[in-house]
Amino acid sequence: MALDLFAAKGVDGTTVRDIAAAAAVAEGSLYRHFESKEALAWELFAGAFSSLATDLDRLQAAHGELRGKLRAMIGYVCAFFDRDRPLFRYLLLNQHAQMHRVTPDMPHPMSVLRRVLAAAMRRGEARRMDADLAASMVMGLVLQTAVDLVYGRLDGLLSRRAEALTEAACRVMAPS
Amino acid sequence: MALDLFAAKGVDGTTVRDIAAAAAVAEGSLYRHFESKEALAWELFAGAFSSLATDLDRLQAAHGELRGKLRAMIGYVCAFFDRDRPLFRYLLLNQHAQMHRVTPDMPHPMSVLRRVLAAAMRRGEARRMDADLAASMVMGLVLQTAVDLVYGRLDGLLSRRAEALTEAACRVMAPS
Amino acid sequence: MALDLFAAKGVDGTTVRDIAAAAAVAEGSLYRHFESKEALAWELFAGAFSSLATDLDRLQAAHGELRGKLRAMIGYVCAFFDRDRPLFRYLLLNQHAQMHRVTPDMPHPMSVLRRVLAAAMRRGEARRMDADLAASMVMGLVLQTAVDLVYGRLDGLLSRRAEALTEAACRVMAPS
Amino acid sequence: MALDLFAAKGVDGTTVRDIAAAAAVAEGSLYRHFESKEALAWELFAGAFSSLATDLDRLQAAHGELRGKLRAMIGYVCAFFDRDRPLFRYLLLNQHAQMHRVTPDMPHPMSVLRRVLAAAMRRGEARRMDADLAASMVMGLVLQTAVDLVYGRLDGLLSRRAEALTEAACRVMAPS
DNA sequence: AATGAATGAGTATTCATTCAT
DNA sequence: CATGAATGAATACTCATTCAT
Repeated sequence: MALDLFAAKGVDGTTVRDIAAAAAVAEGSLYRHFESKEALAWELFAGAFSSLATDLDRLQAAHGELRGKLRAMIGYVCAFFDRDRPLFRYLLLNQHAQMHRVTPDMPHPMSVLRRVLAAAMRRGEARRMDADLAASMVMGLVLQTAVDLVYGRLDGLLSRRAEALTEAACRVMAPS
Repeated sequence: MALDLFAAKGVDGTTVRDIAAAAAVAEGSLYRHFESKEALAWELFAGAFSSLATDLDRLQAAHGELRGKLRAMIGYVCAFFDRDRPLFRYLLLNQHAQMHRVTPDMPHPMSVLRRVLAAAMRRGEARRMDADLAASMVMGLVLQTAVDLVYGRLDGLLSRRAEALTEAACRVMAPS
Repeated sequence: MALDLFAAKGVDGTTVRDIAAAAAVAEGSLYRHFESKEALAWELFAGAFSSLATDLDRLQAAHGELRGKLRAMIGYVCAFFDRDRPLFRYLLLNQHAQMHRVTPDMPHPMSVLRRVLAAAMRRGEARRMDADLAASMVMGLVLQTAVDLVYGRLDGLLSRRAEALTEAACRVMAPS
Repeated sequence: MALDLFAAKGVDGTTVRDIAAAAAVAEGSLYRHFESKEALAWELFAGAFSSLATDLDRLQAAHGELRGKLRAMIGYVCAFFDRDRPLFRYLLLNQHAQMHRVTPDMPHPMSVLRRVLAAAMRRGEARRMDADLAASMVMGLVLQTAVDLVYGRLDGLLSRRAEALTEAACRVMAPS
């Protein structure tokens, strides 16, 4: 509800009146559920953000080799995007506005990915390199593809590209 | 001037008064140069955005093989980021707010990259795949690394990673 | 309950929610007892105000001479202040907001005092002067002392000053 | 302007819209002159409050004996009341709301009066008593009379009572 | 009777834009 | 041309009151 508006027009560009209208409640009623518009924006962001991280962590743990872990995580992200595009779009657009509130103790998708890649390097399954840089690159492959779907430079479902993205990630990380 | 403010606080978060103060002119005087705050924001965005595209196009044309083209373009983007981080940050943060005004006839970094990759595929220098997807992936490698520098998950200069990013892009695009 | 809140933060500064919380009932339940917040404020005011007047009248009637009447009334006011400072404070602060609803037929402390002083003048126990002015002056002696206790310019109990206030009132009213 | 509204309806009861309408300017224009409604209320209060104290101090210094000092100060307060009743009324009604911001270093009418009375006691011109209590009583004589004029329990000008109030103050303070 | 969620009018304040000087 | 005071619509948020349960 509010999320679709936030995703479409940004938090600043969405008025409390808009949100109330979309939710078919009175403006004042929103404040029974959320302390402020900012708090609502953060709650939506932080919830999706950390549950994404948690889900990714569970998935990677269920697979043994790097390719399997990457395939599972990338497939999950693609499915998430296709299932709830406004929510994903909101996470994407609002990382800039909300990231400064993300504390180091919050589950973070980048940390999960970094850990997976660092472990694969130690096991010799991935080429040795800066794990943070590796995580940025692999994340970038996927997220920019999502962004370009949002902007219409690509069509259809992100899931259609899941295997190609996995393959690309594996190539980036391939040893030697 | 205005740009540093936009980069730091967003367009919505920057007041015309702020801009006027930073430029040491009166508020009203700004309107002699720009039709509105939005127009100023767009002008700054569009100028940097298309000159980036133009520069990238010139650079790729100066090199013969895919690796050379990618190295030149990625090196340029890294140097741009390191030279004028507020401007780059502004482009990054505001793509979401401004992209809907980008018309197909404007020079676009993604179009340049797409063309380079498509041509390389035709020449057999790159594996055959959806050129738009390829462009998204290569762009993602670089941009997400820039984003993570902005958020402090990586330190130092982006240029330090230029060669690693080029190598990764080549691996993603390598034939067979 | 509500009174302490009104005394501490003013009627406007006290929310119905505050009152309900202090009374440990639901907000809506208050409206079974009072027509409106304003009505509650008035009821509290008017009740204390007229019972003060009534009490003062009873006390003055129990004494024969002016000094005795004044001592009894002033002592009573002092004890009232010391016993229930929030209530007194509420009367003091809210006279300005509520006085316009005080009708001439309501018992009024000033009327009691005026009557006492006018009678004493007729009996020759008090110097002849405008009885309304006399009442204002005597009332002022006591009330401003209470105000200054509230503001911390004086310490301790008002009752400690009862005799001094009585003496001052008698001097103000002393014949010739 | 704003002051008449504040005096008539209280600060909380006066809207910024009212103030702007009374001043015949736009709502937003007020904020060029005052940081907030509260700041405006305080500025009006503090200005009048401390200039009253300053004026009283100058007046008392110009007279040698207690009666002269009291006559000058009381006469001044009466004239002030008669000249600008809304302002005086505002000081009276808003002492409760603003007094907590009055710092000890601000000129304060009560301090001036207290000092005058204490000095008179030391010179033997006034009976020995708690100077703070004395100040409260003398102040009360005058202020309650003003209050009762505001409420219509007395008519006409306060100045008409200046001599009677001075006489009463002298009697309260008379030695022996 | 009691509850407390829902209401929506009302508030102070901000800020892009205009225009008289 | 430049200025910056004035504008007033727009915004987030509050709170007295109502009413379905």
